[in-house]
Amino acid sequence: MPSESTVRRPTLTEVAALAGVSLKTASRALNREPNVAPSTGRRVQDAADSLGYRLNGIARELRRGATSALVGLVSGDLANPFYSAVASGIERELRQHGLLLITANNDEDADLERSLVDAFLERRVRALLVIPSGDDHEYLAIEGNRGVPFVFLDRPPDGLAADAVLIDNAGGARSAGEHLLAGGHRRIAMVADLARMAPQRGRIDGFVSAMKSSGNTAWEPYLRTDVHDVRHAERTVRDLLLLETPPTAIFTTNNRLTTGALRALRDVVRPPALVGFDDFDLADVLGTTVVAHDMSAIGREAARLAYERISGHTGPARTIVISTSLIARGSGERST
Amino acid sequence: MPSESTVRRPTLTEVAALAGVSLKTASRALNREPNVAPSTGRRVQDAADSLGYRLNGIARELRRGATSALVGLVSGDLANPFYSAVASGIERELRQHGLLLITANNDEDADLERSLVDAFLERRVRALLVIPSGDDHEYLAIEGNRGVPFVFLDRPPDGLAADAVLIDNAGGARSAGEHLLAGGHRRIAMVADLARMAPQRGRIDGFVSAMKSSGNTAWEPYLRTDVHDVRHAERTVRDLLLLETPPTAIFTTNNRLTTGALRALRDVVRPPALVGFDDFDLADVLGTTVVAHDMSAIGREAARLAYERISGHTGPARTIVISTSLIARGSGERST
DNA sequence: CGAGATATTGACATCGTTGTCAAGTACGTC
DNA sequence: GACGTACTTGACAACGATGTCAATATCTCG
Repeated sequence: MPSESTVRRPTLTEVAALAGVSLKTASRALNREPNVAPSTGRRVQDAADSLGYRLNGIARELRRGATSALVGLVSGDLANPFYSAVASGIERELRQHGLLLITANNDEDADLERSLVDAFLERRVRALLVIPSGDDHEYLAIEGNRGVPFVFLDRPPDGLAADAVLIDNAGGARSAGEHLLAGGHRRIAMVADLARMAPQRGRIDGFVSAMKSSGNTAWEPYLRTDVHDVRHAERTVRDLLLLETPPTAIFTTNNRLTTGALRALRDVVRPPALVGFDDFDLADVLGTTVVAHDMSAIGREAARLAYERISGHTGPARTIVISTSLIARGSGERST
Repeated sequence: MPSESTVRRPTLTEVAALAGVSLKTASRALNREPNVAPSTGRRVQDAADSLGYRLNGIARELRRGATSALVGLVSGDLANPFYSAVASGIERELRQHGLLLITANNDEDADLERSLVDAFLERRVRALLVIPSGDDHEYLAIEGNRGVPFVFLDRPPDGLAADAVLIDNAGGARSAGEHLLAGGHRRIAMVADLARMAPQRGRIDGFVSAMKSSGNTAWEPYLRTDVHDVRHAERTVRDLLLLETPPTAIFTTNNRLTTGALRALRDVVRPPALVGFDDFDLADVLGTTVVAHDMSAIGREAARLAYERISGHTGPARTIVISTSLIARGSGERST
């Protein structure tokens, strides 16, 4: 067996030559265009098969209008189930329209994000979906007018008008607050992520508004923000429990923080009540009460919006808000 | 503000015209090639900025050799944490080399997988990483010789020689079996996924060999294979517990099945011991003993192998085996 | 049998960029 | 002042496909 390791790919010209027809006829035959004599078609097909010909999508795209069948997604690390659930929803929807998904991880770094967006735009993606890390998206405004649809996920665009799919953060957090209040809790801790990020601000606001409406102020000493990872959350919750008068309930504002809290509470004899924002695998087994929302729907809806723009839809920017629902599983119903 | 919604992107020719230089000079200037007069460079840059010019990567790729900066990954649904952890590892590694990742979900369907591979190859990906669903990969053999490196993840290639990154399935399963035997268990159930899939076969074989070596045969009535989803696993485990002489321990052979088992065991008063293959989030909180392995390392190593091939490495197909380690967290140490 | 319609084929330009090669300009040196 | 060298620039072809248009070949019908 000859070991021709790296063989150049045959071009259509070579296929045509082998079949004894012109380049254009070979093109027509392989694209199954009408008006190709059956015998010619067969000859071309055979030639292509025997050479192992495969169409060069790059050349085709250039000729057809310099725009690819790719849609880009810039998000955080796919190892985070939130991002991967969203990505999964996007991919599923795109596939129905013959589009492929390119993903890139911004590592929560605004500069990296920008350069990834650049890379995607150079690759002429048909649309760009972003779960932005940076705050300022104004640099995208020029692009938005250049025919590349943008869709923002989870975080609203700032500095430009663009489609967005958001979660009802304030509503979800309010329901968590109200749920705990209804359970008789007053000293309710809130452990939140970076307050500069819009979703977190929404959740903080929603929770605070629930407290305000009820006239409760006992929660105030227990607000912890800018808790950014699992370890930090675990430490924060431990510290809360060590206070002279510890909180009787805790609200964590995303899946990572909930994980940290669960670790901290693992061996606590009389753990405080816990409600977490974002549902997660095995929350049912753990009996963790959460504010759930449909993550794959976020991706699906975003992909749908993008596809509509790709298909020519024009019109003002739209915002879809995904609703939340509180799922009581026990941890949020522990009494004071 | 004029609302020119879909404006054609300016080309390099237009930039050159505006700057009053030739096409080639504009190209040189924007690519920061040497020997461009500083004043010319500035003029071109200004022209590009004012037009909002962005290089057309498709045209560049065509000219430079008709191969993209993309690497394709065909896997199962990213909503499964195993796949997303692997994808995350791949993406991280690729980024270091300026490569982007395109992902596609084969939905565990061999035909779909094949057409996705086709789509990727047409797009001239530089390498193709596959967590294959189908059994027969012979159709890829031709491609492998055509300069597109393939790397198989989690499942070995069948019908062609290609790089692969595998998990030590047999070893991991054997250690699970031995661990349970050492704990005094004899009636050990194994709940396995589709036996036709190589990783599952490896895990079954490893477990069985551990049993054989110990001379134990009491496990035999408790083998359950072809359990393919969470619900099915939950049902299977419930059924096992209802047997006249139920097993005293259970070994589940992947993360989904472990989830199902945990659901089934949730309210059981004296649950059997449980060891699961694949580590998972919150296994520590749940106290679940698992056979762990580094999922992101699987992706990282696969991307590394692919990158070496892209960079010109030739030579026989390599196989990397990722080792496993049993992490005792309580569930596997419950006594008989 | 000839005119007109239709089916089949091919030559050539083109998409937007970069590589090649050659021409023009400026500069320092003897 | 002539000349070699280095720098700067541009004309043109090329990547591999498809669209346009025109040229044949074949068929239909009176």
